[in-house]
Amino acid sequence: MEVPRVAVSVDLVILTVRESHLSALVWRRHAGPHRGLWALPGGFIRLEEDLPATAARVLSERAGLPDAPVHLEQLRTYGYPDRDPRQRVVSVAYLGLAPDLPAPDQPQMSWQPVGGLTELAFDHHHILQDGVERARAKLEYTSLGAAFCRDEFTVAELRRVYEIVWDTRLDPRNFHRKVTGAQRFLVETGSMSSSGGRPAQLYRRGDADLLHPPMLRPRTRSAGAVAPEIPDGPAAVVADASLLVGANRTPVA
Amino acid sequence: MEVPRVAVSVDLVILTVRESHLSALVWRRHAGPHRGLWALPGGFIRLEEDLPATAARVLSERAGLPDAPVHLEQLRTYGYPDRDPRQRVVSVAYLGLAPDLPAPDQPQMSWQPVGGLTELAFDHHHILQDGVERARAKLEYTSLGAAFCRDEFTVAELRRVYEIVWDTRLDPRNFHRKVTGAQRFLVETGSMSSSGGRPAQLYRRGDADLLHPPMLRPRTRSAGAVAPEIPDGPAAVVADASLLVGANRTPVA
DNA sequence: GCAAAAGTGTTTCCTTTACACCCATGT
DNA sequence: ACATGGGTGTAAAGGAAACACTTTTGC
Repeated sequence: MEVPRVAVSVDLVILTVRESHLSALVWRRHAGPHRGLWALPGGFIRLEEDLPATAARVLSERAGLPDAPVHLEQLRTYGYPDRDPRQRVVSVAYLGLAPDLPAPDQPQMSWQPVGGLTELAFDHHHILQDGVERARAKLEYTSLGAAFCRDEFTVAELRRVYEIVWDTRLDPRNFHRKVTGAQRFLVETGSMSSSGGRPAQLYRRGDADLLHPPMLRPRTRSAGAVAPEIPDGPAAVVADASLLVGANRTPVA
Repeated sequence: MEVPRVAVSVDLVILTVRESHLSALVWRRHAGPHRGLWALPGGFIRLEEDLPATAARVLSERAGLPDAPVHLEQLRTYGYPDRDPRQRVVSVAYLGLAPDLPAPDQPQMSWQPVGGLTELAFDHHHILQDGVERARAKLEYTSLGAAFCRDEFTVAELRRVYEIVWDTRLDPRNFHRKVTGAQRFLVETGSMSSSGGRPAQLYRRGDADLLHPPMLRPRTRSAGAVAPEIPDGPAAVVADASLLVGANRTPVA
């Protein structure tokens, strides 16, 4: 039996918090399909290369962040046949969380607030949305918020990360108690930061991954996220929305 | 530049709760590499086929569950170069949650308790572990536990699903209050089920996806602690027989 | 002194937990 | 009657939310 072979790429959703906006690393296409639109950095896997290795290479060579402390994790895989009009490409997306970095080495790369990225090449808007939602969800029950901060940071800086990513306000006092009380989330450095008011204690990331109990984001807004229509197969319910996201229940035949 | 093309497959981790065990659908390899070992059902994508469509097709044709109400969602993608010694295969794994179904159409397929599946072909053990952990996590903050139940079920049946998947004991009274109190998680059917004691209200799945606030699994037990024994369900043979009758109905044309 | 931001204390509310107790059926 | 499992009531413990208040800097 003939086994179809397709191109496999890795696309990156690199998020950071800068200038009060959650922003993603994108580049402007100057050729090919979707010319003139923003696109996520990506690249094809090599034959002897693992997927995480491809992601690291794309981050370094294509995105222009060779030595940046970016937390990378697999997001999900997109394989709709016509997502690239030139050829079939199955793309494994990785999510990266980065602190507010200096400009990338690649000059065509730029940070753009995710709110303004409404039209992207291919299905990159969908991928970006999934990445943003994953990031929002992970702040709830992991210590990954600190991945958006520099090596040393204050509780207030961490809180602003949460506020910007979740687009909500958090009580500074309760937030402080929560994150400093969580086991192994933050480690005091001993030094202080001064900026306007009383100097604040500086912290580094602890070695905890999970935040228990979780810090649930306010869910006052009713479900606005509309799940994309999925052409379902024989009888199975194929819920293709990613972890934690919106309505994905379809009645079974 | 030459773009490498590789085979892309979809592998399924289909989980169910039967006979007091969390079990996965596997088949015994009779040829090729890892001959004699259990393997997950899988298949290669077709050129014009979406990934969810491939998953549904593999579930139907290869796993032998054509009309089963299986909740399918993408799990993650595995692409280590040597994971298949014959050729490079990038595999997109899907997780499926199924009620206690009649035997699959494919006779070589069988349900095996996940605890006994220590040695699997290729990297399928790793995939299975990821699937089990995803299922465990999703019971905490989604209403997916009901995907392990038949169309109509009692609160006690749902509780046994949680107990078996999490390998822990839950207070029946508090569990009852929690799940019946959650918005749109369960919908009363009006009918009752009788089995030994006072008849229980029957429920169907509601349209809620998220369980808020979540039901966090007990995290107090240390890793080596002896798991509390979970007694077998009531008259498992009878319950399975009635399930068989209900589930064997011919699909409506 | 005053503004601004950091951090603590305290009260209220809500959820979870633990468990006593009653309910409805089969034998 | 009694065993069995279904379901409610209730009080205690713990965390979250709201907010008064103190601390420590810059100007």
